[in-house]
Amino acid sequence: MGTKYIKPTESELEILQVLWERKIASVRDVHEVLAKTKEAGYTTTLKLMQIMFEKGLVKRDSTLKTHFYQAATSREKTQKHLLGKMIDSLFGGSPTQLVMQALGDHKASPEELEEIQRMINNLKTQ
Amino acid sequence: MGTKYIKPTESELEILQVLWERKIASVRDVHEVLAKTKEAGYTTTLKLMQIMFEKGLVKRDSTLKTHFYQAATSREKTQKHLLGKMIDSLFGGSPTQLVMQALGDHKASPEELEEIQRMINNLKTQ
DNA sequence: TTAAAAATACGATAAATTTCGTAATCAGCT
DNA sequence: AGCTGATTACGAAATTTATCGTATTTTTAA
Repeated sequence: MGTKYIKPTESELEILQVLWERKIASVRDVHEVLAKTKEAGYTTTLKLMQIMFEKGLVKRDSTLKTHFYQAATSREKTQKHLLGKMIDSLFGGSPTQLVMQALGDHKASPEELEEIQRMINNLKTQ
Repeated sequence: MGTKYIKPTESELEILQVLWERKIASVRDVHEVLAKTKEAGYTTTLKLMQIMFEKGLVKRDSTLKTHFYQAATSREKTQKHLLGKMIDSLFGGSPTQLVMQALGDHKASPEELEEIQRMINNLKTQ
């Protein structure tokens, strides 16, 4: 029985983003990054990270006074889960629909398009 | 100033799915579809749809005793918004990353892959 | 050693979302 | 007209998420 997946809330996702980027960070580290784009008190970030710890979304080292946190799951795993949910709930279960929509709305550079093509060719010969 | 986009909650999204499918539906219609996969009372669905009406997420015809509802925005527009949000919050702003992830995790048929390739070729020659 | 600064813990509140019970309203029968 | 069943309206509770104030602990440095 695989451990039940816990869906992060939006605020939790913001924090995870920082942790994925930094690998490891204190509450203050995270808070300073968030404060650049968001209005929120330090203790709010602290509390959120404590709750994330209780939920098992992050791990932490509390041997020192300042605790250091890191994400408990990889960015890729989270992407996969949330993408799957979105495909189900918004694209009628069709990943192709999602891909087409993404390519249509959000412009990708020719290089990126090449990259995607290579990937598709790869998938086709398997 | 374009009308402000209202982000549907998860429950609201479930209801919108039904409305997009059926074009138009009563509360009971929607509820019967939801009841197949979800445990919830009739008045819960009713209340949600009433709130959605207040928010402007759905339109309704209340000339008859039984009101008939329809989605106020298209599936495509909603997909675009939520996809954009997900790209920002989870894929570092890169739609290509999202596409690659989607293609990697969720298998698409050869026909679908062809379709995506055609779309890419199309994009490249523009 | 003690005061100031910085960090955590914790409880409480606020806000948003979801759920449901009950009352009022309306249509269709008998 | 009066009863029955279905529907809407509405308020309130329950749940989840986000926010913050205050107390406590710990480190640092004067």
